[in-house]
Amino acid sequence: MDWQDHKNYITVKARQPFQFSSCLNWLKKRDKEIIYELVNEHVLILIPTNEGAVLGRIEEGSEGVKVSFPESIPSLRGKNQAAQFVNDWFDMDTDILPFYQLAEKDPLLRPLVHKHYGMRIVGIPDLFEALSWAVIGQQINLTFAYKVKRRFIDTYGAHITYKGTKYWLFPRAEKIADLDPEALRELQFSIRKAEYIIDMAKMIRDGALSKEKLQHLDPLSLKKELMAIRGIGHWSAEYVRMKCFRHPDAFPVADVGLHNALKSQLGWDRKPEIEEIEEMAAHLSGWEAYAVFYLWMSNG
DNA sequence: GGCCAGGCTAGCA
DNA sequence: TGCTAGCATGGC
Repeated sequence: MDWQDHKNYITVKARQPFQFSSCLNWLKKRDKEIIYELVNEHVLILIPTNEGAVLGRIEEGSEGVKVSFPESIPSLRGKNQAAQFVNDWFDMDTDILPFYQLAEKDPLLRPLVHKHYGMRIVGIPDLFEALSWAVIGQQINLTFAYKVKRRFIDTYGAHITYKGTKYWLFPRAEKIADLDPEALRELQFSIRKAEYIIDMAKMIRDGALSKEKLQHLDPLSLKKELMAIRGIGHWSAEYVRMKCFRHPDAFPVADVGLHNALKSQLGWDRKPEIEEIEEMAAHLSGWEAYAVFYLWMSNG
């Protein structure tokens, strides 16, 4: 990570090619999201640090992004954590040139990487949030999923108010661990999903599960560990590998959004089969996550 | 009203 | 290992 302090703001440099505006276009599509707020060409988000949450305002910067702190300026240590958060959120360290070289030879991806040049996989740095969001999103439409997520955050997340707008942190595992599943049912979680999420919260609170512990595992071991968690199947494990652990080879091949994107991009009147998708992706080995992300971006 | 939604578990062969 | 019924809860 490459960042610099400028007193009341910091800059974080990305490995090129990187285009903040392309990442912003991704965020703009998630208009039901409540973790961040988009204003013109910048994004406001509450960033967790060891010294408490700090409001960050992220915008285009030279070879990366500029992060300012409208509400209160953190210490140097806090700034470092904010820089890390942003660096992680936009996957700024990854060298995506190899992916672009492969995509150039792919008739489906070529126009997408040109149109969204410099876009990175916008991630979910927090493990509990990534796991919870995967579970919430399982087998329900995204509109409803965002509704449930909003209720969850409204009810159990912390927030600050700045200029009349509330900025939220995703609920902490410690706060969810002791809940009764019925409490989440009231927010329209299914009873099963409520159990899964509370169980995961318990594992995290008790230290049995943490990002730090899993971070150094190879892809296969990581997937195995994730799938050992009740409620996490193939799709969720790959999703979390992609959005939280930043493995570029993560491949949620069963994803409905991917199927819809392929159907539309191929001009087919049916969705592709899993085997067909795997064949199509064979030449993208190692970069499946980026291919999926750019295809998601093509969904209206 | 019926099909679909960014699937998973448990049970069975 | 591989298949599938049953689940759970709205959106459109």
